[in-house]
Amino acid sequence: MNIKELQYFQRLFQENSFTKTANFFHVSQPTITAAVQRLEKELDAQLVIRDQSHKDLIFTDSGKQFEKHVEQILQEIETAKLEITAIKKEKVRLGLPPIIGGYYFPTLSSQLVSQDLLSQLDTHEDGSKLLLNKLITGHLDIALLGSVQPIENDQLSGHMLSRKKFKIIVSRNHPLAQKKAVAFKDLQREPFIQLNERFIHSIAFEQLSRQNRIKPEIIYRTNDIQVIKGMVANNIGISFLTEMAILPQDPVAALELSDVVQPEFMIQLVYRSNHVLTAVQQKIVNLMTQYAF
Amino acid sequence: MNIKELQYFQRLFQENSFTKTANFFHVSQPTITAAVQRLEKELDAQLVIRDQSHKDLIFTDSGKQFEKHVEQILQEIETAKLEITAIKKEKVRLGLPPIIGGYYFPTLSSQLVSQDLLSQLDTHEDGSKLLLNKLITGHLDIALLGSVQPIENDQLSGHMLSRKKFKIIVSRNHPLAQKKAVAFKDLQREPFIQLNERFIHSIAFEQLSRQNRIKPEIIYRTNDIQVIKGMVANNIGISFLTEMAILPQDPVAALELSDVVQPEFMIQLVYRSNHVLTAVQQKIVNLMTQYAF
DNA sequence: GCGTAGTCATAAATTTTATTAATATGAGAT
DNA sequence: ATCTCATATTAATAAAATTTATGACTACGC
Repeated sequence: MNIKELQYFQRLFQENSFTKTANFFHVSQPTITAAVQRLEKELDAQLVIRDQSHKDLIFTDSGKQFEKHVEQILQEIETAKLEITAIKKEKVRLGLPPIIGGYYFPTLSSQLVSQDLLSQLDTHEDGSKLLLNKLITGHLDIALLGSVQPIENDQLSGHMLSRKKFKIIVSRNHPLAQKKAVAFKDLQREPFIQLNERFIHSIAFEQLSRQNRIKPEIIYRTNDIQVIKGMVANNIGISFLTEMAILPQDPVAALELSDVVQPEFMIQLVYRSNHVLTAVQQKIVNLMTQYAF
Repeated sequence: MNIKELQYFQRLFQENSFTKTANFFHVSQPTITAAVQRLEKELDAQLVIRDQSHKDLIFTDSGKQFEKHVEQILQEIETAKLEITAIKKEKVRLGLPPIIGGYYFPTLSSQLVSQDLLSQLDTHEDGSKLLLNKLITGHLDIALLGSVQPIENDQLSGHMLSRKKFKIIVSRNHPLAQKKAVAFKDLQREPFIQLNERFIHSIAFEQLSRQNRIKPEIIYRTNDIQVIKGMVANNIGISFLTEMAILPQDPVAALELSDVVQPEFMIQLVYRSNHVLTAVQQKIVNLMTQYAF
């Protein structure tokens, strides 16, 4: 069994035609016939039913099942190649969602510089979902991910770096600005300016709404935190942000949530569980777990 | 790239010797050398550092990383072959833990017989952990699993078939035998006879103990439910069992737990998410989800 | 119905790839 | 220095994949 045969088979499954598959790979049609026959012989099972009144190829149960495995195998090879390319370049591909890239990661970077590690990093900003996908497919070595729950995935290993609270920000002129804390259910009538759905803030907000059985109105959504802070400062509405993203110099007041049960913003360092950390990667992981805050 | 090369490489990784690897596969030593060189060429990366004062082979970072992928790939092929063998035999390999095999499954079997499906089943009794492993490695097609939490695994798909309560059984002479329900925390001083650690009962028991901050004494553990019922009937202690395993004719009294939050015994039908259900398997899945109770 | 086009299988020839036997190289041990 | 052990190299050979040419079958248009 060789990889080329598997590629032929996969393509045959997609194309449903020996001839088209052969053209795709710029080989002759009997090449495909022979490759599939070899697979059938090795697996001792018929994979495709040819002819069958000649309209269409039909894949047997074995063939359908085998194709799933082939997909996995080819994916695994793809991942391997990507990882090896990255190792050769001696670059560590680190994924970051924008909030972590903007607020958490900079605090780590002086440490990274002092150990001369920052220059080896190739950072990729993206949404959490896409980052997870890139990790699994070998497009990233490590990612810092924000989430509301610890990441549970058999294919991934994670270290919890930090747990941050979510806070409410209001204009300094807002009646709530004098308070230190507020219960989420008391925000029922407040107009919210929110980060959009790609941020886990919306999951945490959803969770708080559900458990308090209220549905505060969201009057505006954006993916730009500066815009949110500006609108809140001008008292157009209030917002819900992880404390990490709220800086002392921001022209807004931040209140804690007094809810006993409340979601947390978790920052985790994640990599494929069968990823082998290189020496540099290990240094980065050590530094991050050590200097986590 | 072909599978044989990957096998050679994997073995080389384990043996740390070209010569031994060659002997293992009954091929000449240059065969291994050439195969590894082909891999290195295709991946455009050095995988092994040879010689190096001749003591030992050293695998590069790329080599170590690649080996992990090779393991996955060979595992996937193994799984594929096992699945295809099962498809050819037209047998559906169903895994069951003993409790489900003894108490839940029999209630389904008349349905299975009426659709002439029972004869196509190959049932395998085993512990839940092992069953999961067998599913993933392709040794089983479908499993009925008992658990305290819904199974969350990217590689598996599941259908919830049934949720059962856990109950307390006591001797008919026991003071509690007159009651209908009891709070777990009131069982602090009772001696328990328990199923052993391989059963999820121990997880549920642990959970109840933790949330009630008590630690009832377990005076005996066994994996035989009949033994437990016998000992309870003779008032040697009380026990904690899923209601599913308690039959009307059992010479014991069963009490509900009055705890508001309490674990449930969940029965789920599980299969690999990239498993292709054959027509027969689909019938079985339909029947089970339909006649679940 | 008959010819034509499209699809896949088969067979023999050819090319490519994997394996072997023989030998070289290099390092540590004696 | 020479022997031993482990891997690399080379040329010859065996094995496997691919191609070209062709055949068998079917669907479709006329």
